[in-house]
Amino acid sequence: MGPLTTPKKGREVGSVDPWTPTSNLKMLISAASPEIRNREKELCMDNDGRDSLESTQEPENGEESEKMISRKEKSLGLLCHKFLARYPDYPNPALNNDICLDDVATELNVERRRIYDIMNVLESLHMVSRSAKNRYTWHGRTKLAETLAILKQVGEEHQYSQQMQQIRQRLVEKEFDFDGEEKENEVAVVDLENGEHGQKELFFVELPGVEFKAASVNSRKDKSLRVMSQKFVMLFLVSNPRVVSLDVAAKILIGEDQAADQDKNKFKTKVRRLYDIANVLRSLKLIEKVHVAEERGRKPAFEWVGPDDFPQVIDSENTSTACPPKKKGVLEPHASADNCAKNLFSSPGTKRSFTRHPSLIKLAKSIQDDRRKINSAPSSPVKMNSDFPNKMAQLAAICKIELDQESATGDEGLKPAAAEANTGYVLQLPTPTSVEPSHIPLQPPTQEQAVNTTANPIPHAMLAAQPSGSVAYIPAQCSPLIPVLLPQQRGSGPYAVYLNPSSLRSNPLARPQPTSLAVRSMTFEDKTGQSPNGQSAAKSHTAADASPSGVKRLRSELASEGSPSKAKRSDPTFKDTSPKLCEILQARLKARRVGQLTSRPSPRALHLDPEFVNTPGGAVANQTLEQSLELLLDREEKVANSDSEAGLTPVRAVPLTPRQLHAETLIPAGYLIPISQQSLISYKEVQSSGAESNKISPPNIYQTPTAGSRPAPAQEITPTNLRLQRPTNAASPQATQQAHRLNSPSPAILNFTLQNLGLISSSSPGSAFATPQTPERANTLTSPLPSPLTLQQRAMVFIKPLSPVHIQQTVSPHQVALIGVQQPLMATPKGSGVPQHSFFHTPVSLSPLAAVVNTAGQSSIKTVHIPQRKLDVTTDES
DNA sequence: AAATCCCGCCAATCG
DNA sequence: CGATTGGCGGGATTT
Repeated sequence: MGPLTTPKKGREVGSVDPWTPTSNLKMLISAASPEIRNREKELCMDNDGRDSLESTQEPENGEESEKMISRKEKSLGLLCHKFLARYPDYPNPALNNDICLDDVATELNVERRRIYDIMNVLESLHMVSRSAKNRYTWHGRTKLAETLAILKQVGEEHQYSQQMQQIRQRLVEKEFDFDGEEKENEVAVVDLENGEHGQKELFFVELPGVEFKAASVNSRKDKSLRVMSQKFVMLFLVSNPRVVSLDVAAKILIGEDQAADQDKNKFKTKVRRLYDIANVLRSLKLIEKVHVAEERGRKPAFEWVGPDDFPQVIDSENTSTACPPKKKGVLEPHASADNCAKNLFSSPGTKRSFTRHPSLIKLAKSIQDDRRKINSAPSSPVKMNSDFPNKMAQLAAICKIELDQESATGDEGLKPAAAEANTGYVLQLPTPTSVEPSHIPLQPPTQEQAVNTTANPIPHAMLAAQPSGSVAYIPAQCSPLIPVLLPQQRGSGPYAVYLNPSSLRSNPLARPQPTSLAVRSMTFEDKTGQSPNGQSAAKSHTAADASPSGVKRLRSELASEGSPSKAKRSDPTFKDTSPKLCEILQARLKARRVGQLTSRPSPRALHLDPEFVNTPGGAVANQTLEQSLELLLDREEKVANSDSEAGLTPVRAVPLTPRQLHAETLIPAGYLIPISQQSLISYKEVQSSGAESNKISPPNIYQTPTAGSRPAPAQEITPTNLRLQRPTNAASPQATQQAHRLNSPSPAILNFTLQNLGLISSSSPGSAFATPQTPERANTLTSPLPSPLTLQQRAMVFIKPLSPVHIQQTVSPHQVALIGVQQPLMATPKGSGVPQHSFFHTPVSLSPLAAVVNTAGQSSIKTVHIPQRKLDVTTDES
């Protein structure tokens, strides 16, 4: 009765009359041990589940009809899951994707308050937008990639990685009971830095399209949850091992008020919110709960498992961090990340009015349009028609669905691939002319670009062309004409072929004559395979621990950690050196930049705004330079972070960073190589991921993208989604494997691939190439029956036939490395011959090739070369 | 005991 | 002014 006491609900279990077929089950389950219960529950949800709770049953009848509502049944996460199940990931924009809070609340049978929680974080990701009172519009993941890209950028501008680093540092010191002195210093530093950039406070980041909520209102309400959520996400996007520990996040989120020990209360509150956010993010399969090891045991943390690589939003201007209230007045249509972000930061005390100028609203709209166009016409000077965006979007959506499913299932392994997939930049329609794969299409197109290219040929064609293909289709001669996505659920799941149109072509209409094609790998899984999430995850987990790979990793980590003292010191050192290093790098960078720019056929290839292209090159160069510089700095930090982070070793050897290496591995053109990839699958928590991660496939109907064009593909795709993992699977992993094997397109190829990878990895100097994948493969090779966590998912290696010339020109370490690898490819794994120098001295690769590899130069730069940087630092140090 | 995080009071804001 | 939103933190549940 206590006013403070949470009212208990009748937890009479048995009394309930089953309103749902599942309810019985539930009851039973709940009776079981909590653990089992959970798992069961999830499974249940996964499969037939979906109807169980959310089916709107249970009007309300008996209030005491409650069952053993183990607290978890009411968790925000579950609720969110249910919520998400109601809407398609990629809604048809044409339809009216309206969400009525009341309805939802009712249907889900929850208090409204809870819905708000969900909506808030979804809104922060632009998955929904408030359209009016009580009303939201569902966007699904349509804009997710874009949003993430922006958030990432903003996060970088905020030097969150730095901040995190410092906080960690502080924490560590604290633990060591170091004198407060140092702490003070640290704090001071922080202050300083903050000061420099102006005490920045983050505000809700908006997308041009998805913005201001209800017409007028744009209250300054942008408060915590939303913003906090964005910040939280940013943290992930900027930290190297994409792991963020709860407390660190909380501290950062608490605000720049690095006031000495924050009030415990504030901290507590923040953490509470964080959990809330984390729950929905988890439902979205963007993060996973993990733990980071620490002297004193483990700390709760979360790992980002969502898309990881985005086309960089080219920031035309305001590269600067502290952006004072921008003069939106001039705001050109070309929205940069900054521009897109509504209120990024503001000075501490200065509360600028958050209220958007009415005029701005219009602007925003136009911005959106323009932005689309721009994005869509990366490589062509000619603007696309406004109607393209839609089609493109839809197309993209389709692909996304595909990819997403693939990747969503838990792979996430193939960095680039997945990333691209997630971002939906997948289809690449090559030119229907040449069939000769021999030259290189540079630069993987971005979604829009792709679409663009495709635009003419038109979706239909593509889709139609898509045979539900089998590997057979993909053969070397795979002409550029062949569509990109080959969904094939039979046997082995879809393959995706990435055909790059040459981005060099000066004119969109001018069919590039792709002399070669690039095959982008996509992940796929065989039907038989269960959801990688559940089992594979589990398996991988264990494997990680036990397998040699795990050991190896551990060792390396230890090594890197070296002596604690050293580690400690590294930080200061870093600070000192960093500047110089930066200079050097900068110079180098500059040089490259210039070269690159000049040599580059078209700046547009970099997704530069047409307008900018027109502007004096110098300006552009500078801009970019600046950015890159920042990036450099960032990287520096990151590196440092990761280094020192050794202390916080993620329990499950987490760093999957260098995925791109593999992905980008150059291989003789024409091969489609399926590779095992589940090792890459993020180490999901056995419990958490399992069912819930497998989205309950929403009605296909929704997914049917391109209006009327062709539902078939979508459906075909769907199956992937449906693979339900029955508990039984667990029992017979082997069977699964075998099945898999049988299904696999070509064991030979597979082996081949594995070998290659193995080679690559082995040849690499630990840090750089120590990818999680490697070990796996090694295993596979070794024994016919790989560890339980074998391949349920395979991915294809990116095949990027590159003309020798290019390769040579390319001096990027990356390339070099690859090349090196390539040589020994068939030979011995010993490949120690890899030119390490290059590794050490080319922190940031601007080689065209490198740029090519990723959708956006910038991003590529960021992601791809981190490892080298690491080395670099060390080297220079010595 | 610590980690999670549900619940719902109640203050801003909205309409 | 009533309805919406959504901070916030007590304290129940889980781990």
